[in-house]
Amino acid sequence: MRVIFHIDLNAYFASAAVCIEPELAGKPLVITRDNPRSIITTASYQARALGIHSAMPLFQAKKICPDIIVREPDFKLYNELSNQFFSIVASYSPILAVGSIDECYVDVTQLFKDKKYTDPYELAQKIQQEVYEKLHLECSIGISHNKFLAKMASDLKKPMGITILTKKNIKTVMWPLDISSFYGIGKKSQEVLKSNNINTIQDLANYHNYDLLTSIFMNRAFIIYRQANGIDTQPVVGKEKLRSVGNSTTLDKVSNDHTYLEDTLSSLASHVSARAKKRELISNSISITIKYKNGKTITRQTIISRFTNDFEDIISTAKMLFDNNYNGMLVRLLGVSLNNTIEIKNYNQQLSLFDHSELVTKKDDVDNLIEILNQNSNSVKVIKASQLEKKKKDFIIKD
DNA sequence: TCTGGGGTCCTAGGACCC
DNA sequence: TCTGGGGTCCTAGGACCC
Repeated sequence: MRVIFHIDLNAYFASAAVCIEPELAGKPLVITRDNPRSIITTASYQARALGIHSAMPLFQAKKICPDIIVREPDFKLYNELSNQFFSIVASYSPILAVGSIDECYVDVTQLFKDKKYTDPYELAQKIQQEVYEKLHLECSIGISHNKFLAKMASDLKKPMGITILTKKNIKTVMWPLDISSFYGIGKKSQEVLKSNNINTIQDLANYHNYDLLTSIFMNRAFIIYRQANGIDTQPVVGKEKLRSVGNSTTLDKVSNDHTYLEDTLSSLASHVSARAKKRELISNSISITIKYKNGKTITRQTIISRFTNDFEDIISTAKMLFDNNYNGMLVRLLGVSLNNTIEIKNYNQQLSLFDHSELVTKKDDVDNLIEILNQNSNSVKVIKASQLEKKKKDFIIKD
C-alpha cells in the first residue's frame, strides 16, 4: 500500500505577505488589487473569522471591516517561497507532483519500506515543523494511500492540520460531507446531482444509476464513482511544463473605443511576451478573449506560421483576431494568450532528429531553429523519415 | 460599488485526407 | 447516379480549480 501526502499552504498569499511585513501578523488582511471591482484572492484567518472569504467582492469585505488591510498580489514572492516549499518537501522524497502554487503531492512510501520512519503522522509533523521554521508558513497535510483521498484529507483540518483518511474511516469521515466538497465536482454538476437527490459523498458512492453519472460526468463518471468509494490509482508524477501563458484584464470602464481597446491589447500582449520569454516558451497558437458588458464571452484562436514569443507577432495576431471578430458592443474584459506552448530547448531536441547544419546559414540560430520547426507545426510528434526529407527540401528551396 | 485572473482538461463539430 | 469510414487537426465553448 502506498503512503501519499497532500500538502497545502494555508491562506498562502496572505501568509506570504506577513513574511515580508511581520507587523501584519494576526490582523485581518486580504490580498487583491485595491479597486472597486476587485474580488478577494486570499483572506487571512483573522479576516475569515469576520466572515470574509476569497471570491468575495472587496467592497463587501470593506462593509464588514472598513479598516481591513489590503495588499496587492506579489507573484514573484509567491513563486520564490513556493519553490523553497517544494524543495523542503522534495528533500524527504523526490516523488513529488506540484498541484499548484501552494500545494503538492508527495509519495513517501519508500521511507516506510526503508524503515526510515514508522509513523506517517510523525513524518507529517516533521515536515510541517520544518516548513514553518524555515519559511514561517503554515501548511495542512492530508495522508492516505492515494492522491484523491490525500487531497480530500488535507482540506479537513486547517490551519496546521494533519488528517489521515483510511479505507476504514472514509465512511465516517468523508462520506457524510456535502457533495460540494468533492474535489472535481463544481457548481454545475452539484446542481444536477442534488436535483437527483445525491447530496452527500455517501449518496454518490452508493449510487448505482451509471447512466445518470455518465450524463453528468461523461468520461470521468467511472473515475469519480471510484473516488467516492476511496479508490484512485493515479501515480504521483510531476506535471509537464506550462501549456499556456495568458493575461487578461477587466477594463477600468466598459468601452467600445477602438483605440483604447487596441492599446489594452498591446499592453496585454507585451506582458504575455515578457512572461513567455522569461520561461523560454514559444508557441504558434494565439488567442484573444473578449467579454462584453452583457457577460457574453468569446474566444478566438488562430495558428500562425511561426513559433514565437515575440511581442510584434503576438500583438499583430491579436489585433487581427480582434478586428475580425469584435462586434462593436461595450467590452468589459480583454485577454491575450499563447496556447500549447513548448519549451525552446525541446525545439532543440526536435532539431537533433535530423542534421540541420546545412540549414543554419546566415540568420542567427534561434531564428533558424524557429524557422525549421515551423516546417513541422506539431513538434511533439516524431517526424517520419520520408516527411523529413520533404521538409528539408522545402526549406532549402525556400532559402 | 455588484464577481478577478491565472490556469487545465474535455467535448463537439467541421474541414480535410486517404 | 451517389457518397464509406477511419483518422487528424483545428476551433469554440464550458466545467473546474486555486
